[in-house]
Amino acid sequence: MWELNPRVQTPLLYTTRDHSLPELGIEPRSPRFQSPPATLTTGLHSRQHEGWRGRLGLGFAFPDWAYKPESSPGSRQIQLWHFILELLRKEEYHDVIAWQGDYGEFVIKDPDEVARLWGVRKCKPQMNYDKLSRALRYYYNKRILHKTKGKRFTYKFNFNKLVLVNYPFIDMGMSGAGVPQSAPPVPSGGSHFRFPPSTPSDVLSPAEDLRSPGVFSAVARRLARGSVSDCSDGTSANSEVEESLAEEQRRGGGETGGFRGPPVPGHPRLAHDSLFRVYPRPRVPEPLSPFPVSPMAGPGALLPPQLSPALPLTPNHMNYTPSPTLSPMYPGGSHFSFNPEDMKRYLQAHTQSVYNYHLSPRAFLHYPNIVIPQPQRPEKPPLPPPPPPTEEAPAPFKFKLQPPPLGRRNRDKQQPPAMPQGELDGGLPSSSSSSVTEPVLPQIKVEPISEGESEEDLTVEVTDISEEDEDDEEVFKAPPAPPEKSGEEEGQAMAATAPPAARGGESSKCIPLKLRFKRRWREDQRLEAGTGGEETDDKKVKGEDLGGGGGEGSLGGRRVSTELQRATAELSLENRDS
DNA sequence: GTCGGAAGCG
DNA sequence: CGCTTCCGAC
Repeated sequence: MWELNPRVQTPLLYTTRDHSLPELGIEPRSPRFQSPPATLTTGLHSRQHEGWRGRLGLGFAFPDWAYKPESSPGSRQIQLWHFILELLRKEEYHDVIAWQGDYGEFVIKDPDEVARLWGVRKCKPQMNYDKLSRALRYYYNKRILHKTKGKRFTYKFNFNKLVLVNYPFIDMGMSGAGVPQSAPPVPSGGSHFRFPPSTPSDVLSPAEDLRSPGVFSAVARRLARGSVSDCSDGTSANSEVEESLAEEQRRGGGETGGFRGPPVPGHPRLAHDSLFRVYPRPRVPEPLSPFPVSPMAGPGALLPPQLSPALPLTPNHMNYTPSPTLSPMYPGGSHFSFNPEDMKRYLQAHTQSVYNYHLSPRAFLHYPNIVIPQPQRPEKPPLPPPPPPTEEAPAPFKFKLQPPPLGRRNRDKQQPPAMPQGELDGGLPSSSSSSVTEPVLPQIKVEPISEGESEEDLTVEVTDISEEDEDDEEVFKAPPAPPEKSGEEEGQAMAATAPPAARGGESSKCIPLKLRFKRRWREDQRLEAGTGGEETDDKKVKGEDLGGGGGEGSLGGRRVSTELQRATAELSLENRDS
C-alpha cells in the first residue's frame, strides 16, 4: 500500500507505515475500525537520531519543539490539534475523520465519535462534539485551524503553523505513495490566491521553540505519554521510548548531535549565502516529494525538478496551503527527515516561501545549527507577477490589523495601561512597547489570517511583537549580502518613506531581509490603503474595526500602522548605519 | 451548526 | 495555557 519513500530508507529518516493507534491511546469502539494493531511498528531503530525524540512509533515524530515548550511545561497532555492530526493519519479512523477537500481540510464525519475518542483520550467522559468543537474554535484564534465555511464539520488546518512551525524538519515528501483520499486539487494557477504561509506567530513561541537545544527534549516523552490512554500519567507504555529519549536528551544537550549542519565558518547561522556552497545541491527529489518550495506539489503539479533552493519554485501568486498529502501525517508519506541536508533544504524552502510571500521575518524558521541561505526574491519570476489587483484579489496581501488576542483575563479587567509583565496575553506586548528610540526596534509580526469566505488567508495581520524573537533578529542582521538583486518593486514602494540609503538595484543587495520585508509590508499596506478597504470576513480581525472606533485596549489600526512605519524607518536607519 | 463569551479547572 | 463546561445568539 504505502510505499516507502526510498529516501526514507536512510537511517536518518523516519518513516511510518503503521496504522496502529497505540499512540492515540484510544481504541476504536466500533468494529468497523480494524483493530489497531498494538504494534509499535518500527520501534526505535532510531536511537541514533540524536537531538530528536521522535518516532515513538508514531507516524511522525515530534521534535521537542513540536510542543510549545512554554506552554504547560508540566502538562503531558496531548493537545487537541495533535490528536486530530493523529486521527487523521490513521486509516482506521477515516470513517470518523478524514482529510477531505482542500489542502489541509478535514471533515469530522462522525463528530460524536471523534468527541468520544477525544474524551477517552482526555479522560473526559462527558466530552461531546459541542465541547470539542469549542476547543477547536479556540484554534481559530491561534491560527492553527479555521473553519471551512459552509461545510459541516469541516475544518482546515493551517499547516503553515503546524508543519512549518511545529515540524519544520518534516520531510513532506509524498514518498511516491498515491495521493491520499481527496487529494487536494492542484491550485488552478491563480484562479484565486490562497493564503500564504503564515508566520510562526503564536504557535511559534517567541524564542525557545526553535532554538534552545534543550528544547529538543522532553517533549517526545510527553508525546509518548500522550500515546497512552490510561488517563493517568501514561508512564508505562512507551517507557522504552522515553528511556531512549531521555538518554538522547542527556547526551544531546550541548553539542546537539544529530543535525548540526556543517559548521559554517563565521556565522553559524548567518552565513546565508555561503550555504549553497557549503551544502551541495540536494539530490533531486521525486517529482512528488517536493519540499515546501513547491506547495503545488501534487498530482499533476509536477513542478520541474527542484531548482536550486535559491530559485523560487513557487511564484508569488501561488498559494501555499499544505495539503494532507504533504502533511506529515499522511500515512503513506509521513516521515520526518532528520537529515541535516533535508532539514536545510526544508528550511531553505520555507525561507523561500516566507520570502515569496513577503512574510514577516519571524516566519523564518530558526534552528540552532542550521544555516539557512538567504532566499532570493523572485525578481523575474518565471511566472507572471502576482495576480493583477482585482476586485477579487486587490492585492496579494492585505494587511489587517489585529490587536493581540484579548485574553479572557484582559477582557475581564481591561484597564492595565501598564501591564504587569506577566500579563502579556498571548505573549504580545500589546502596545506598550512603544518606547521608541529604544535600541529595541519594534518588531512587526505579519501574518496571514484566515479569510474564511473564499477561504484562504488573503490577509495579513500586523501586530506588534516587539518582545519576540530577539534572536530572530540575528537572521536579519546584515547578512553577508549575497549577490542578490532585488528591490525593484520595493524600490518604488519605498520611495515615499524609506531613506534612499539602501535601495534600488545594487544598494539593495545589502538590505537586510527584515528591512526588505518591512518595505514590502509598507508597500502592501500602501496598496491596501489605495485600493480602499476590504471585506473583513474574518471575525478575528477585530483589530481592523478598531481603527475607526477606539482602541479597545489594544492596538488600533493606526497605531499599528504607525508602528510599522516607525519600524520601517528605524530599520532603514539601522540599515544605513550598518 | 456555528460562534464566541465567560468561568472554571489542572 | 489549553482546554472543559455552559450557554446565549445567530
